[in-house]
Amino acid sequence: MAISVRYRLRPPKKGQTYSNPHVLQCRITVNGTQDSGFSAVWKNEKIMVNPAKWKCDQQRTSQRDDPANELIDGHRSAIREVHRNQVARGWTPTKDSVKYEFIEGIEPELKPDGSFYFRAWDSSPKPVDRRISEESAITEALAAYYIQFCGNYAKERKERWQYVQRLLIRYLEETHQPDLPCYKVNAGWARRFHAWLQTIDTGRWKNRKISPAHASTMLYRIGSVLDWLVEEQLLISNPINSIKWPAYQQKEVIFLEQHHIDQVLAMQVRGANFSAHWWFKLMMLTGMDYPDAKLYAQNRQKYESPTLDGTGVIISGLRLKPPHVQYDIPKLPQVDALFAEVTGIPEPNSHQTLYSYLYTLQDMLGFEKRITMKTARKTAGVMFLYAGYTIAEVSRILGHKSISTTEKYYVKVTRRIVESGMKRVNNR
DNA sequence: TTTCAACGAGGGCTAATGCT
DNA sequence: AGCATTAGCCCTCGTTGAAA
Repeated sequence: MAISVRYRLRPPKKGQTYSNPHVLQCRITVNGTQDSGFSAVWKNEKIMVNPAKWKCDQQRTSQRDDPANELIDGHRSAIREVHRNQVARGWTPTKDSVKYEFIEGIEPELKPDGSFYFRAWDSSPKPVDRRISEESAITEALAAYYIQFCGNYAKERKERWQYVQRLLIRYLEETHQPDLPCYKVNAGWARRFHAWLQTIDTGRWKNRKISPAHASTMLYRIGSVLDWLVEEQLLISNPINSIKWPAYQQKEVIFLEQHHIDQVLAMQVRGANFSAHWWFKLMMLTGMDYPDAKLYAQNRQKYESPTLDGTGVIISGLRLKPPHVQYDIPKLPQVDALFAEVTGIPEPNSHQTLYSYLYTLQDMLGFEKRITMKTARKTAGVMFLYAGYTIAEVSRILGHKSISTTEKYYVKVTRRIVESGMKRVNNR
């Protein structure tokens, strides 16, 4: 038989590891031509396997009674049947013809020269908003786009799109180019819009212009709209999707040193700032984002569980921010002390109150850099490293999906971290 | 079969203004 | 003065396809 059906774990992206369970990819080779692979979907479900148990040479998982093995067999025989049927029709199947008929469930059309036509792939009829065409104004297309794609999303997201729309309308008015049709948008126009955005007064902030990077995000949105029009076959190509727009500069990682931490914990703050100080301390000791910290404090039993040997407590949960990665935080004794000093929990601040307090905290510490909510989280990351946890462990504590994120944004490897590593190794 | 990097976008965070 | 609102900034992860 001139077809081979192989499976593999879908390769993880850079900086990521194999998740568990992990998606299986199917790869078919017909007459020596290999397909790049497609998700193995059987009975409307992706076939998932435990990557540690996946045996590539046997093409199955080593776990007994793993339902995935059965699904793989069904999937494979279905593909083989498609191939058999095509041969029976007198065709010479290709990797694409088999893949097409298997995935789409309809036969490809045989052209006189023996090649195939894949109607569902080549000219898929898609529902198009009839009000939009290449003649439509770019502002209308933008509106149609976010109405179609942001309808079910948060209000905030829609507002961001409307903000771009407002600025776009204003640009067209100020430069006297009413109703710019979509097909007239080109790279030069986009660059001029990008430059204009950086010069305007948005009316709200006196001393602040739109940064080049922020202007870029608006152009990316317009690019998304044009991509959509291309997808709907209203435009031939997107003239601005190859432009490289300036990006944000990465900020320096700022964190509090141990003596600052000690100072913060020892500080007696009374009055209106007590609550803000308390929440900052909680974030600094756990490394949680403010929304996560609030949830944890409000329902501690739900998040805490004892370690296996019963000597410690782990705080576990899912981060509120997508993709909701799990975190496991060793509960420090200082956290208990924190809850002991209050009855119940202090009223969570409006974030505005918390931020203005951080200026006060900065002054009290004599810290030369700006202290922000992120400083608390970064401090926690570095503190756990100093305490002897490895980067992999800190990554889990902070709820990062991959270690490279921790390295990139939170952790500067200093001599002190190496010293704490020496201590850990020597104690073995 | 494994490994690699650029890029786009979601949404929390920050820092202003506005309102009472 | 203090809380509410919101434009703008930043962190972070998923998508993507091909080379090693």
